[in-house]
Amino acid sequence: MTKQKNINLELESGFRDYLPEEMIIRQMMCDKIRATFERFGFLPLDTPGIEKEEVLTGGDANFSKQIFRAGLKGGDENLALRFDLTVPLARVVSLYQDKLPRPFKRYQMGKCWRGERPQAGRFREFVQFDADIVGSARMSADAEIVALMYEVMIALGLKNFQIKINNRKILNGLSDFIGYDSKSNADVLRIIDKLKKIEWNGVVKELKEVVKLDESQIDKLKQFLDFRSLPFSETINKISELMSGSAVAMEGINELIEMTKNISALGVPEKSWQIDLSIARGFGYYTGPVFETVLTDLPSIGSVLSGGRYDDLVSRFSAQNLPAVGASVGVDRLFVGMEKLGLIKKSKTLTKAIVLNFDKESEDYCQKIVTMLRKNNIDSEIYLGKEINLKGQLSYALTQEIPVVLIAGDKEKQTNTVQIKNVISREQTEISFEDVPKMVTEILTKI
RNA sequence: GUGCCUAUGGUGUAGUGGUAGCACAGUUCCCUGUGGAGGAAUUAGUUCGAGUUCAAUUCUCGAUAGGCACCCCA
Repeated sequence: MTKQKNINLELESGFRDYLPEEMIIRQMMCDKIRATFERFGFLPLDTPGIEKEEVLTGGDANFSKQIFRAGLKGGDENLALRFDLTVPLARVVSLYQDKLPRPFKRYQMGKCWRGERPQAGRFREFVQFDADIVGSARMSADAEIVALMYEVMIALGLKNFQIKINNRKILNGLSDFIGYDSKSNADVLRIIDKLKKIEWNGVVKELKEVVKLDESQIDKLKQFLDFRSLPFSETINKISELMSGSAVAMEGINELIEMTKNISALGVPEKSWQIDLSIARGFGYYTGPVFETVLTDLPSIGSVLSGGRYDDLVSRFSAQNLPAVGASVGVDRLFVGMEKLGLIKKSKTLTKAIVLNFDKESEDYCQKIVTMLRKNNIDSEIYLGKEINLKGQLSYALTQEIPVVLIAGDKEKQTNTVQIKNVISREQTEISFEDVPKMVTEILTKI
């Protein structure tokens, strides 16, 4: 038989397969995230992976460089793969204004695609898990998102994390405070946002090179950023004083005060969040509060759960301007982080019990056993491989780490019994056919 | 878009200017009842192209692909 060698089975760069061992954990994570989102009253939504390119870019040619085009040859050439779930949400709320509640709280999980060069922790296809509130300008909505972020982290079993909060309006006030052209704002924010990565010296260098700030301007910025590690009320006092000349900054400060009051009432402990004046977020659409979550034991991987307020996005599609705030879980990054921290216990299987069968005559008896287990909601399988002796079948069960092994051959069939084996304690007992679900459950509760 | 690194069976790797080795996976056979299997046989590989050389998987150059970092990240 000749083998087909002309087809390359390697995946394209930036794409990956998730094998069962990994998928079991990922799915458990997603279940927990979804349950938390629903507990906060968010509703599920799904949208196509492919959208019209002009919907995704909003007509701005700058955005199209990272977009995966998906059009058919000779037609529909304007189609492209979505790069996030927020833009499709903006489309949906604009399109179904009469059908959706206001405010609309929705969650959505889905794959997104970006045509960038992949590198560590960055893929060209990745999963986003978003929760957003559209149609509420109240700071309590922002606080709700932060509380949600906190509860998601808790639900995932994480304790050592910190939610960092800032407000874009404060940063937008920097041009007034420091005295540079507000057109440079995007550059300045982007550079400040890199503070953790390139340190203060790197920030100074880039500010001089890119924005052409002089020493005194940089000193002023340093004055501002030095407040970022102070306790909350002190930070607020200091920057209120410092930025009192900027109306927009003061607005941001007031939002921050109101929002954080709400956060406490929503039960987010003070040790879990802090103001960080260097947080800007890359996304240009943020307009107010911005949030990032870092794992305190692994700050190097960056934010695993982040978001913010984007009050102008929906106006791209609709005459009415709907304020919105939301957050997005970086499932892939979170998974990598938890794995590095040893918080993930991989399991090879979901099967709780396996029925071995090495005897043609008693196969039907084995099938009845597995059927009974399944009817009792116990995830179970019957051995379907080629090994005919018990030793071989047992080693399959052990390799797969299935906790309960049931052995039933001719002897057992005659006497209507089953050998039940607790793989972990290595105990084996003979029980009657009817007791199988009960005894399996009993072993499972012990481990 | 820029720079650096890498390329050996399906997977992971070793090694060499002259015959490419190992592990896992696969296939076939053996093993009737208890611990992460065992025994026997077997399939399968130097990314592509050019150059240097008697001889290149090995050295050089190019292409391609992948990884990493930068840029960027709506």
